[in-house]
This record gives sequence, structure tokens and C-alpha cells, in this order.
Amino acid sequence: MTTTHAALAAAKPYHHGDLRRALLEAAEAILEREGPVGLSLRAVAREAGVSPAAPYHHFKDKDELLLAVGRNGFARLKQALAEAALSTDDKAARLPAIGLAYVEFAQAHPATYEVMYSCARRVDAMPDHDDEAANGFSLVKDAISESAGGQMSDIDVNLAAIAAWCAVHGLAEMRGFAEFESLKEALGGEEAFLRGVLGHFFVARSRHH
Amino acid sequence: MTTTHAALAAAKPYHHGDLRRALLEAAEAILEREGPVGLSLRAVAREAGVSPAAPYHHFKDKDELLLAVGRNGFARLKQALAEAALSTDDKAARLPAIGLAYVEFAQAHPATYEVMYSCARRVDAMPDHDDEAANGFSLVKDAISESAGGQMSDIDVNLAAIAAWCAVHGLAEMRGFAEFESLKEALGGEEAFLRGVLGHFFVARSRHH
DNA sequence: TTCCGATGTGGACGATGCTTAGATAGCACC
DNA sequence: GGTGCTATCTAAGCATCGTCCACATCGGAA
Repeated sequence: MTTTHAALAAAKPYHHGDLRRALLEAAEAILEREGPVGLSLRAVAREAGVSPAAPYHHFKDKDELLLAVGRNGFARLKQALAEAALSTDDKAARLPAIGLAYVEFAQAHPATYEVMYSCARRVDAMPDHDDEAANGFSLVKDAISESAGGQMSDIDVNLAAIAAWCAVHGLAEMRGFAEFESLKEALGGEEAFLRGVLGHFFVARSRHH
Repeated sequence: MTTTHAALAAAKPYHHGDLRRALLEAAEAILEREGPVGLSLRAVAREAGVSPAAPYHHFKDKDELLLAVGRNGFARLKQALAEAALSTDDKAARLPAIGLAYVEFAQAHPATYEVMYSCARRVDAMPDHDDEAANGFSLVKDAISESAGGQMSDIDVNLAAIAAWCAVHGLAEMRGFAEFESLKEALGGEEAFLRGVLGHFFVARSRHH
């Protein structure tokens, strides 16, 4: 009485079908649940219900798995920024809205955010990260260019966009520092604090030139 | 024929004398040589010429060792910033000088810088990091306050200082991103690029309010 | 001098990243 | 419909890692 293919597939097929995607989902599940510390290759394989060696047929390294996770994260970040950019018609308000969305993304998915940048920091580790369509960089440049009414040179737009990106990244990573707590209270909450710091970037920039 | 104490001490004393310091130096040596990836507790013990269990009499954890390394790094960062602040009498030039020194420190010691912030990101992991005398935060606030001629409110000075810190940190971490390369060439080098991005923070800020 | 606490060693345990050899299954081809 | 070929998965094993344990050694106070 040999088991049919269908029954095997329902129970536990020897071949998973789409392990690569399953591994990525497992990795992100672990990341949200236990943080980057608990994210071992073996744990990912366990989560996906597969042997510890199976992932090596889909990713060369643990690094390559992390890299794929990071790319997914950047894609979702870009999506969140795009939604924020479309949320307002006021061109002056667009850049701060993007900035706030950025920081809130990092706050909502801190573990994913950490993996994203621990990948991105390694030079040449993020192949399509210089593709402007893939990340949200062009969104920022458009918002800056628009808010300046097209008066800025291309180089200045680029510099301003990089500056903005650096600023929100720094804010995203240092948001939780203890030395900021008293100031947060004085301003009446996290949101006001974020807007206050972001204002020192974006208000100032819109008056520049 | 028992060996004398002096001979033993010269050869390989059972008790090291100042292992804690030796471990920290070994850790930093490994960090500079192999980066954060090669920094295992066992490697640190090896480098110090001691058994793998010895560090546990001086640090509760590997994390606690990393934490001490991070604190040392922040201390040296503060020192570098202080030197930069004293390098000029022009009050308007002080803040950009500090910013440049910050980024150059991160560039000169990337592994140490990474450890510093991977410690600092963990809330409550950096006990004396909210001590303004220990980090360089007060330096930044002074420079900002001075450049504004004492016109800014205390809260604004704090916000501006945080903004500057976030910006410089972001720049330090993203300095090497591939998508910035073409812009660097257009501006004629790394230094010009850094000054250009920093200018979008500091020039703008000095006109703010 | 004696003895205790601080500091070191050696060995062990479980977990991890990764490799190799072999089992299994989908799929083109005859 | 059988027959291989290749991609995929498992089992077992290696070196390393963080951590703990029992024990060795030393320095200094009683």
C-alpha cells in the first residue's frame, strides 16, 4: 500500500516545493519573535520544518540568507515611504512625512531594520541597493526637489537627499538612547520629540539657498 | 630544584597581574586586525595568552567584554571630538570641525565604531552613556549654542545637538554606500563629499531661527 | 604560618556554521 | 511507460563558539 503523491505532499513531502520563500518567512518570523540574536541558520531550518543542511541548496551562506532578508526589508521600507509620500498633497509637508514614516518603520520592525543595515554596511554586499528604483532614494530626491520649487542643482538635491537619509537613519538608531528621555518628557511624548528633531533637518533645509 | 617566583613571573606567571586590561587590549587588537567577525571570547583569551575560561573572572559575559570595549571607544571618540573643537577659534567653524572629526573617527576605526553602537543600541546596556561628561554631547551643545550667539532656547539647543549627532552617525555608517560613489567623483573626492553633506546640516542650522 | 578568596587551568556540554555522502523525487527524453 | 539526470533534502560529522564545572595556584590578612 504505497502512499500517493498527494498524501505525501499533504503530510510531509520530501521536496518542499518553495523552500526558499518558506525559509525567508521563517527567518522573518524568528526575527520578530526573538530578535537578531536568535536568528541562527539551524533555527530557521527548524522553523521551516527542514533539516539544518537544507538551506544550503538555496543560499550559499548564512550571510546570503541575511542578505535576502535585508533586501525584503528595504523593499517594504520603500513601500512605506511611498505611501507616506502619497499621503499628502502639500509639497512642503512631503519630506517630513517621509522622514516620520522612515523612523516609524524602524521602530515597528527594529530587528529587521538592524539586519537591513548590518547587511548594507558591508560594501558590495547589497548588489541592487544602488538601483534607485529599488530603494526609496528617488522618492526623497523628488520631495526635496519639489519643495525647493526646482531651484536646486542636481548635485545639491543629491547632497540634501543623502543628508536627509543619514539624518533619519541616525535618528532611527538612536531613538531609544537614555540621554534623550528627559527631553522627550519636556516635549510631551515620542512623536513631538521626533518631529522636533526632524524639524531641525527639514525646516532648516527648506530655507537653505 | 624549584623555580623561583621571579623566574616564573618572567616566563609565564600563573596570575597575570592585570588581565582585565590585557583582555581589553587584546580585544581591540583583534578588532583592528580581523574586524568584529573574528572577535570571539576564545580568540581574545588566546591573544592574551590565557585559557578560554579565564575572562569569566573579569567579565560576566561576552557581552560585558564588548560593553567595556564600547565604552573605551566612546571615550576615545570624545577625546577626538574635543581636540577638533579646540582646533579652531572660529565659533562658526567649530561644529563642522567636530562633525568631520566624528566621521573620520568612524572611518579610521570602523570595527570599534560598530561595536560601540551595537552596544549602545541595546537599551540600558550603556550605564554611563547618559553622563554628559563621559560622552561628547556637551561639546556639541556648546558649539551650537556658541554659533547661535546664545540666542537659542535650551530645548532648541538640545534638539539641534541630537539632530547633529544623528546626522553624523548616519553619515558615518552610510559613508561607504555604493550609490554615493558617483556623487563623490563629481565633487572631487571623499573629503569634499563629506563637507558637502555636513554643510547641509550645519550651514542650514546656523541660519535657523 | 595558615588559610581564604581571588585568579588561573583543563575538560566538558550543547549549539552553531558548514561540508560530505547518500537518499528521494520531479522531469525531460526515448 | 520506463530511464536517467538533476535538483533537492537528510544524516552524520567537523571545528568552533559561549559557558560552566571541578580543581590548581597564588597573594595577602589573620
